[in-house]
Amino acid sequence: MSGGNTDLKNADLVIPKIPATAWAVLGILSFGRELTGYDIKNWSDAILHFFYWSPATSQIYTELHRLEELGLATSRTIARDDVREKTVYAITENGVTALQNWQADVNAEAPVLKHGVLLRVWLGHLAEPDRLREQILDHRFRLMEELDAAKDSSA
Amino acid sequence: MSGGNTDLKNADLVIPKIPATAWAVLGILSFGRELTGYDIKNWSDAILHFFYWSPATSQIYTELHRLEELGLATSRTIARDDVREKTVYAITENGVTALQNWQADVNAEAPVLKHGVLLRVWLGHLAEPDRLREQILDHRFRLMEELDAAKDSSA
DNA sequence: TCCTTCATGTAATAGGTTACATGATTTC
DNA sequence: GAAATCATGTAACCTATTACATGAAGGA
Repeated sequence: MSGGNTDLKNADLVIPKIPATAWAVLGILSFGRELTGYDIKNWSDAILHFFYWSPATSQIYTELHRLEELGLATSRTIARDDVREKTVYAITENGVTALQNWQADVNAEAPVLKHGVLLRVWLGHLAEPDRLREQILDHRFRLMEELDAAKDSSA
Repeated sequence: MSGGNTDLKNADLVIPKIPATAWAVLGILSFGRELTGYDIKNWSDAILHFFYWSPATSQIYTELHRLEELGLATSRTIARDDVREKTVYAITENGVTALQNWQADVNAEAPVLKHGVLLRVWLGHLAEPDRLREQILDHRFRLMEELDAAKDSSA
């Protein structure tokens, strides 16, 4: 603790303090493709949402602006068709470094689960058993659908 | 759809539009005990947090005020010791009805998981394998601790 | 012709955290 | 004598959602 003068082993100093959502968006960019905000929303819905929820579209644009301001991402405007344009974002070198440092940080926030169905099950003492069973089956059915959709999208 | 004039089968009309957190707090109250805001925070940390995250203390007091304003909960002041007082909350009949209606509602919000560790694993291409393994073991260790604590509290 | 996809954002509002403040009592 | 527990909130701030707005292209 009271060692030398360059005791800066800890990476905290080069990890900008931005919300986890920003890291998630930067993470999507870290796979190397140039993407529009719209693309990122679709990736979030399809993938991220399984382990880290999908932010609203407007939130994604907000995070992209933030990342660009911090120099963690860059944008450029390219043609969409003869008439219109679109803005694609890419991760920068600084972005990769920052993301790596964040990735390596042990102090990961405690996982948070917000499960409306489980919450309802926990309140099962207020429900008729048949109704509760129905709710769970309903949930199961929706999960299966989601699973199929996920399988399709990775095929 | 174009049936009779009292076509109010749907329970939506008697389910006040309050955030899920409010339902969770009311849910804790639905187990029948009179509790202080402080008590509820402890219950949240110990139980709720496994399937529905634990709100900040100040948030819990906010929700209690909201519930009382809507008549879903009542409060009364009782003695804490010779000098001080405390406010305990209880669910009302209206509260039970509302909670039952909410419980029975099929349109449960999609479950949301915010898992910082999984997010980091997903970004594994940025990490050294050993480091990543270490992170997962670390997470596992913390989970075990939590499990033990949970076992103790239910013993 | 109408709906869906692609694409980007603003404005209003709600939901939620952090920091701060206070203070008696009980336990170590 | 110090630290943890019990107990309740306010104020400042940030995070995030919803509603709204716009508009071309392409498929049904």
